[in-house]
Amino acid sequence: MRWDTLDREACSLSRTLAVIGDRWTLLVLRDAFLRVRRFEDFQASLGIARRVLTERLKLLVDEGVLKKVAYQERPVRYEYRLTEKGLGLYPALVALVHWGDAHYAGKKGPPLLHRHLTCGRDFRSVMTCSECGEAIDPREVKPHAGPGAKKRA
Amino acid sequence: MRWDTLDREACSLSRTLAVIGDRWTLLVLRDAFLRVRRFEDFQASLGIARRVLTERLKLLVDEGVLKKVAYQERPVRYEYRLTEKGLGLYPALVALVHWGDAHYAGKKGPPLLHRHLTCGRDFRSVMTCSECGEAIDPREVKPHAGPGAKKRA
DNA sequence: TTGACTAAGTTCACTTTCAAGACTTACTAG
DNA sequence: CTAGTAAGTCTTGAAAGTGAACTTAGTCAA
Repeated sequence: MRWDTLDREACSLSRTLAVIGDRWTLLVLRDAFLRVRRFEDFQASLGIARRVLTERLKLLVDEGVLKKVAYQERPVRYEYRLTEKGLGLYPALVALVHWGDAHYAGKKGPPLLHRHLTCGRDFRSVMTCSECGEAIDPREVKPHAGPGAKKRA
Repeated sequence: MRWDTLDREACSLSRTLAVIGDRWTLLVLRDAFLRVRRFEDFQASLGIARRVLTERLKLLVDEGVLKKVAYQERPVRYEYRLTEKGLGLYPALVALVHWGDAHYAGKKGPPLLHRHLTCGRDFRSVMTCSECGEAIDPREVKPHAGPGAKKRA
């Protein structure tokens, strides 16, 4: 399999990675969630080649994860904002952050905490079942083919 | 920033990506969660260069995400199994899958469904707050510096 | 008018990583 | 001995990232 054919796989993870799996993209999204909006600020935060950042931002805009929003008119200037589709990546992103917290924060502890404004507390993400509300244990999950599965030849 | 300095960032996402952010790694983990275990089977499923697969598996083993378990002795042969640490990536992985389902499954629907054995139903992942149990809306989360944050210069 | 500045890219030469495939190693069985 | 199995290792060329400079399209002040 080639990386550039991921979008054609009958696999949702592959299709997701076709959009957000390139080097640096998840860190671009991290910044977007932290309210970084402008090209120069993404570039300053990440310190990556401008060409790479341009490409990453373009794909995210093309796929509707980010949108370009004019923040001034003369001259016209744009910033990049998360769309609803982009916001939908939050659970995945915060799960990755919290996994890093759990295993790599060391003695100092997590560099960043997430306060749930609804209850006022710093939280850990817990993945629960949409149907019964229980926390999900991966050993209690059985994958099975769905309607979009590839037909057997 | 160079990709090979991610592990030194005071950022949990960067630290996570230093381990699982390389091209193909998340698909290796997908397969591990789907009970693929042997080198040849990973290779057949992914169709990637054996050298790349070797490197990815090695880093995952070195970092304790996968472990090598002998499945026979003569000759000794190993398979790769998820550790507890590796299982901890399930929420992130399934969130990415479900994001792909939501946006790229098209008319056919998701290729793979996840049955929660505890309640017997196919589920969507819902991220909830460890403290109050409510579903998390990213707009209701405020990030703030934690104990491991980088000191200001 | 010119020059300086700002923001967002685009281009280039070089380095690193992936892709494709062949080859190697260490066995076992016939 | 040969053939087969499993898990790598090695090689060459293509693709992607790195680091930095340059370009474009404005605006504003002197």
